[in-house]
Amino acid sequence: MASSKKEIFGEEDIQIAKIAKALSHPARIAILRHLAGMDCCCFNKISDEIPLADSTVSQHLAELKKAGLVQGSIEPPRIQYCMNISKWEEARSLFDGFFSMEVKKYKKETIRG
Amino acid sequence: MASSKKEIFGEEDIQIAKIAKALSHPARIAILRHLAGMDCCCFNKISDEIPLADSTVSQHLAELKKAGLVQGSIEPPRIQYCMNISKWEEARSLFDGFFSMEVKKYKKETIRG
DNA sequence: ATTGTATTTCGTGAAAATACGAATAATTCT
DNA sequence: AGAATTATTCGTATTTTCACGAAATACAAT
Repeated sequence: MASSKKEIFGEEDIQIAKIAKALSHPARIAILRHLAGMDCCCFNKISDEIPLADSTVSQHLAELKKAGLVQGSIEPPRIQYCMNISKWEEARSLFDGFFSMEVKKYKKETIRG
Repeated sequence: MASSKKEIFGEEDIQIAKIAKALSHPARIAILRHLAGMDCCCFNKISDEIPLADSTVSQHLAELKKAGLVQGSIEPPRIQYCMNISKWEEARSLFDGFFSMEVKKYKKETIRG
């Protein structure tokens, strides 16, 4: 085997993968949709929309925060969550770029699964 | 706790999450980029670009096939891989839609991580 | 001060992802 | 036929994800 591996992954690819991971669970997609429509939203309201235990929803929110897509405010009396808009736009831009890369068409016909 | 959970996740959210999962590893992003630029490409060439063991690359390819983004041809003498263009466009369209949802701006200032 | 409400953290368990090398199958070359 | 090449599958180990309920924390209301 002509083993001439490249050393590491590109920084942009790592970023895309990171965002993709944050989006890789339907509950997290649902949370983002909900937050997007709400300006700001307390945990309670989010949790009611998601068919999972509160503690699990909390974990998913933590994932989204880890990826930077969501922020939690300290506005009393409730903790409020909202989208991190700049990060959201950064993510959109990353995926926009990725999905608009030129894809060469194959000519072969015999394709299997 | 006012437990009025919705039953399930939306079909579209499930699809987005599924694609996102396929994209959630930098090796798989790198593989897709490589395939996009190559029209068609044997395993060998892909594997040389990815800093992981052959068997691991094979696994990542299997993930991409599972998500439908990649196909393997049976063109001798080598097995050739290429992007599934229709699926790729479907994915782009899904993400396009998702990322262009309207996001209400929050007014609160006091935000924590 | 006690109760209630809201949210997170902790502990746990089960399942899936990631990675590797060895073994295997299939094909090509000698 | 036998050897080399190509790619996948298998077996295994480690880590991470996902989910839950119970416990902990923090704050508001009584």
